Amino acid sequence: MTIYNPHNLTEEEFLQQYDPNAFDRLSLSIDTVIFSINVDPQTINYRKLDDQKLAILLVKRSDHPFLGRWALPGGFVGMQETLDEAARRILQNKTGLDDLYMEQLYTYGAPNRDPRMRIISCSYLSLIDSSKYQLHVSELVEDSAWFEVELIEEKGCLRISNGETTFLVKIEQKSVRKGKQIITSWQVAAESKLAFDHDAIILDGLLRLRGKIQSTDIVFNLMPELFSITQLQQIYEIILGQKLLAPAFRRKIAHTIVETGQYSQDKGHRPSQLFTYQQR
Amino acid sequence: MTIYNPHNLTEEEFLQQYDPNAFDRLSLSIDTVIFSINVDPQTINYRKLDDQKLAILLVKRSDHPFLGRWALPGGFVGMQETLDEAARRILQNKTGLDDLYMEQLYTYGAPNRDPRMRIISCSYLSLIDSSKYQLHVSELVEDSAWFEVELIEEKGCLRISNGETTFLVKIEQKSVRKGKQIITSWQVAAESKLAFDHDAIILDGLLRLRGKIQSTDIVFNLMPELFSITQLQQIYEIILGQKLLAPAFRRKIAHTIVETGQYSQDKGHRPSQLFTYQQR
DNA sequence: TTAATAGTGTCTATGAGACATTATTCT
DNA sequence: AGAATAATGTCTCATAGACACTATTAA
Repeated sequence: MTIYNPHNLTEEEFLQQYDPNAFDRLSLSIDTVIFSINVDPQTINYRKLDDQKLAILLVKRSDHPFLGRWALPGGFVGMQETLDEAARRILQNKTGLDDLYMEQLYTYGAPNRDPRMRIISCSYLSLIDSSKYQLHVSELVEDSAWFEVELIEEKGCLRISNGETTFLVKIEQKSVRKGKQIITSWQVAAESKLAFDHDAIILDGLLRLRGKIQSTDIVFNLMPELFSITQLQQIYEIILGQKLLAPAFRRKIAHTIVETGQYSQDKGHRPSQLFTYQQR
Repeated sequence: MTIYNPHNLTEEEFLQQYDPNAFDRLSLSIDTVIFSINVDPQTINYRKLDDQKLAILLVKRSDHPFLGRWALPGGFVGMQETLDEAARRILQNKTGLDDLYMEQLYTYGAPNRDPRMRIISCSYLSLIDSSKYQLHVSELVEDSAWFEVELIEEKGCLRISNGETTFLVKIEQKSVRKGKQIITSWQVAAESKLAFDHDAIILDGLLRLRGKIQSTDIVFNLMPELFSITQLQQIYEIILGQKLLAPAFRRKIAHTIVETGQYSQDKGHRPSQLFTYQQR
């Protein structure tokens, strides 16, 4: 059965005369917030536990706009790719790894977020096991580096630092009316020295991560194969931005991990048993 | 200080020679899942409680592609609008209301999801108080209608019906490896008679709503000013797809509502006290 | 022994699940 | 009285918070 539209065209005829340029067109990029856990080699002390930090991968822009500024790894979506495929390709390029945890985060589309033209950014959140990336990232020519990220609520500040360069992104709790409710959330309050609106994307990524580690198992994508419970607890504490009580923490995660019988070594204190993740 | 890129151009020079058509371009549309609560006027019985249903607003397509099929209300994003502004404009057009609850849902970008060209759909979730829309929607010329939505897990089916037309969207629980985890979620399993991939968007919207009513107050955007606790409980039950126990439910929501002293009337049973939402 | 961390025990308070009971209205 | 729903009481069980305590290693 052939269907005609109000201009008496069949679908085939319609598609033939359709002019893709009749409507405004724009570009679509993917930007990826890649989280990992870093240990500063300078602070390693065999008497103490490693000082773990949440880290993100940034790349230095080598062309206009924002030349020389740090940005999230990203790229344009190819015409034959799905969004997930584009995100996976970009991750593979930057980290050399292929089966990372990855989820779509949010889509940013302010008209002037890019000075070249209207570019929409579909952002992705990715998590990478700290024991794996070192091999790959350093091989890449591109100027990329891991930056520690910390949300300091008291100071209204998102601190992003790699030792050499530090960004202090001013943030504030904004209340927005949404229908009958007033919803309060952290927002970037002032322009920072990062490229584009990437400071806002990083903040949203961190908040998504914070929300999801409470209700899912995604932390284990940040962990090496073997880890101690205290190590895991510290990562929760970094991401949540608050201290947790050990017994309660143990009870909560007990069902997601299994004993290995192996123990940590070469530390100036009681060794801890190493566990591994096991999905329920 | 002027910065030069590898081709020795300043940012101003770079932007002047930048050809927006050098990269693939595409279009961006917004599609909105507008939820509300419907009561079928035919089943009203003064001895019984209203039979409430979760409903979404669909519009019948008046042109190719998918001419004559039902689709989510949507439209293209204007060049000077943010995504939120475009979503708000579309909502205002379809419902006549301006301050609805609205949040970005997910962005869909499969290369062939639209036969015209590459069109990315950024979807929004919106909630509308059932006592308000009736005034407006019927005034609109466009062929739009409220469809009941129900996720029937046992049958692996998403039922979307307005009495005349019923869509039975086949769904299945798919397990996907994401990094170290296997994540299982409902996915559309077979093509349905809805336009584009809108069946998948509706499913994702319903699942988002299901997740969010457990941890936030968004249900109240679906409620009229005054409601009984049982009425509220039934809406939770519809959205969650399971029965709840009344005493536990009361305890859970007690802190979000306040007594009004008013009571329901003209019913063939004990009247219920009417409550109203109060944000903590 | 001491520093540092690992790991356990247990009391209490809170909240969820389950079921039973009482209350109120209209026909 | 009987149908229908509203609203409360209460027992149990599971979990979360808080704190104290014991264990183990290397220097």
